[in-house]
Amino acid sequence: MPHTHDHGHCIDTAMAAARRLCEERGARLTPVRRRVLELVWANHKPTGAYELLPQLAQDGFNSAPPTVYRALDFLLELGLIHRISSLNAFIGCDHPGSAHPTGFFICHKCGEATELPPDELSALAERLEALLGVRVEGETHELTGLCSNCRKAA
Amino acid sequence: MPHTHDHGHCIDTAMAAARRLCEERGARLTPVRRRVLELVWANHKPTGAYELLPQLAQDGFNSAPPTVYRALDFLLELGLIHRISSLNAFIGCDHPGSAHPTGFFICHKCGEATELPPDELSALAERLEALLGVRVEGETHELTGLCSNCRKAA
DNA sequence: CGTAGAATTGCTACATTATAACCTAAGGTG
DNA sequence: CACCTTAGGTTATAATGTAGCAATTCTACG
Repeated sequence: MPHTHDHGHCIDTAMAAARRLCEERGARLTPVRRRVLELVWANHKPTGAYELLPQLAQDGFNSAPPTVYRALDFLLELGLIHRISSLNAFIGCDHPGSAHPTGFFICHKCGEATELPPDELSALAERLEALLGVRVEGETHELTGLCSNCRKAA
Repeated sequence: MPHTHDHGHCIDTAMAAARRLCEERGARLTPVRRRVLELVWANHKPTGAYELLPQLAQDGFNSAPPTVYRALDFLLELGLIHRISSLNAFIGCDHPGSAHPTGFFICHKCGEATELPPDELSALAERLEALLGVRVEGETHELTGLCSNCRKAA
């Protein structure tokens, strides 16, 4: 997806969604939280918590780990970002607000992550509930491989 | 699954599979590696690397982190165990040897993890390849919720 | 055999990721 | 304003994972 879209639009949409969600829930989108969200949205690649520290410092924010993790926890809680555990990294959510199962495809060539279609994940979860007799309450799906752009390039 | 099966059998099967695989590939199932595999298989719950250290020490093995991680890496490589990244933990593989996509369901009540049916995961991967135009090369699926035993108990 | 090369382990130090605990400041509400 | 709740600052430390190099063990091959 590199350079194939107007990324400013992605950021704007994300920030607007964040403002709306916070308003709805009576939560405060403080400067640190807003900035962290912007930084996570700076591109479509998963971002590590410690990568954010120097960037926050540059903006004059406090930049000790707890500050970043608190902001990230807040954003996770509201569903504005997701955590990619296999990378210890975070990425913006494409459609925050609506509860949905999440998963990502991460290209090992360009590093970009794409959110997986929730429908497919729900379908899987339902099948598994039926097959295994379990109740699914949370799910993480992290696929890797070559994205369509990188496939074309190769 | 607690107390509902002869777990000794699970361990025996796993160890036999390990011996067979190592023989096939000309790899060495050394004492540390064997012991680490046994410990991971001690139950059906994901085990952290650092939990293994004291247990290895008790058996007279070296117990510095690199020792454990090297053994774990070896076992991962051979597909004898899997890593659960959302828990930073490891768990024995149900059917090592055959290449298969893997995923787990982890019960948040009893802590036990069950391997997901590979067929379902393959089906998802194929659909996603078609939908997104990507090539899937690796996948991690980590679901949480209530397992069937714990559901009955509740 | 015996010795060269590869694989394995021991060991120390360190890197990376994440959290605890406690205090201060800011905002919201009566 | 006075209170309370939430957010942020700060220090220290926990938890997880690796680098790098020396010493040993194994294996293959002459």
